[in-house]
Amino acid sequence: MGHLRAPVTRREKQREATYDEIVAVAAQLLAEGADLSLRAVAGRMGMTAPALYRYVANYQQLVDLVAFELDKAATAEWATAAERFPEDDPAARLTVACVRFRNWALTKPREFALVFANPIAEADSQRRELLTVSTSGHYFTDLLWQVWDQRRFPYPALDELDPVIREAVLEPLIPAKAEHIPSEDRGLLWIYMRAWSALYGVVTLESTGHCDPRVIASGQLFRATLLDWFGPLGLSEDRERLLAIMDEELALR
Amino acid sequence: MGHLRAPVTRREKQREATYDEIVAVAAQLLAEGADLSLRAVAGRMGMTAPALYRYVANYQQLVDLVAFELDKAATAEWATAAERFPEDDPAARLTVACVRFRNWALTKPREFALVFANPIAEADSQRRELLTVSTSGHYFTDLLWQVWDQRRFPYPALDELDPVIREAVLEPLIPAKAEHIPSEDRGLLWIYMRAWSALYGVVTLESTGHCDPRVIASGQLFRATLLDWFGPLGLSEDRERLLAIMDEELALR
DNA sequence: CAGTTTCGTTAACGCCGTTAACCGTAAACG
DNA sequence: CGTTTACGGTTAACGGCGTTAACGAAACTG
Repeated sequence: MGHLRAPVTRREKQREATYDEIVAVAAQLLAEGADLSLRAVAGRMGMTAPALYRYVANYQQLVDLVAFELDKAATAEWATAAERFPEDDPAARLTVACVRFRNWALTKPREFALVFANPIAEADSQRRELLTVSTSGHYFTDLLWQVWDQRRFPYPALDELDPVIREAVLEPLIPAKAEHIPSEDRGLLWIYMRAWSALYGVVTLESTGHCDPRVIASGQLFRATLLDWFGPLGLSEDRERLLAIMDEELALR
Repeated sequence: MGHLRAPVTRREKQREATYDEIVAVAAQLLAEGADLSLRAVAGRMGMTAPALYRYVANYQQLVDLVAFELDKAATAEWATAAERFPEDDPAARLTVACVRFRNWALTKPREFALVFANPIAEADSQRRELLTVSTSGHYFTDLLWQVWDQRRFPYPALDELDPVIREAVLEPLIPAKAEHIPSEDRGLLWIYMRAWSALYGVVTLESTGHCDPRVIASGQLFRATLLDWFGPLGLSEDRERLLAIMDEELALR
């Protein structure tokens, strides 16, 4: 990891600490139901708002910074929860992670909206880059890969894919830990995109509340959506076991 | 429709016109890429901001009002587009409407976010009510009903459903034109919820840009998602025909 | 015509993001 | 070591926001 050189001068350490405090304070603000604002963050740090411009170019960048860190923290949370199952049981881990993702989205809708529902303009290449290194994206891709490595479920060959999609899976722009996936297996990423789309869909629907609250409370819509993917991911044999894990995790909230 | 009595006094007509102008100006503002704000709307109407409080209790209510009308207008758009197929071909109409919905979401992401991605707080019963009468929701439910009426695809019986879901389909809170659906057929609404969740999911993913732009441009993710529903909706026989319609509509943007 | 309701105004408050000008001090340098 | 530079903060100010209060004119109502 010793990449380049880390001249940890006194100043740099100080600066790093300030960044951490910014994120911490912002997260705290969000958790309290307050709005995220430069002034509020600065105020709570005992600073004035213009000072924050030494760390962040504008408001949107503050949002992006906080979003990135929230995503990182949340992913770590799901990951450690998933670790109650051994490394050689990625199916169970994936199940846990998905449910934890949903539970997080439901308990922290504001944070979820910040990370996953805040619009990304086309031209805004800066933000696209941040998106590309999204921690949760890498985590889920990797889990899916592990499941495939074990179950060998079918995926489209490259020449079955639409040319544009083929390009997209060979040279992914989107968060995906895909470097270690050989190009002939990149069809897997199409499965990933489709599965992520489904997961993202229900969770967004539920988290934003565009849904009958009773349906959300029951968890049935989410459950059914996940269930649909057991087959394509070669998990049919584990159906009952995974369902039990799912319901157990669902019951936690 | 002559409900109660409509004493169309001069004042009431004036007031109605002002409401219309508010919505029109707001939509115009949004279309120009400007932010929606009370001051901007008022300004463009030649009024001062506090005057708007005679029409709207606060900013959120302006947003809700505009959202409702945008939804209404957009739905009318999809509906007329769908009418190029006859009434006795609801499958084709549904296909067109879905693609048009997506195209709308992609060309007007700001409007889409306003209507479909703006969070609805739990306690906020006022906004729930507005959601309940969502025009697009009614439209899609009705189309799905018509498809079922023709194809009789299978749906879960009431006693197969989770009790909470059973309650939710018998006494729907969510936008659904369901009064005319007999209670023994209400399992249909479960299909509706699941299908809507899938549609909402991809469209939101694409509209907010949390997705590889090339994948969006190709339309393949959306196409595949819709394709998955041909089977469950009893449309397998029409597969090729509907796919042709879909691709035709997709090519329009 | 008198009384009241409706619909608009102006003034003001407290937020917000953002910029400009300024300044002490810690680090870097000859 | 002393000088210079650059960093990390300040205050003041601008324009915009939602929102409230006090007020006035015009329109309806009896």
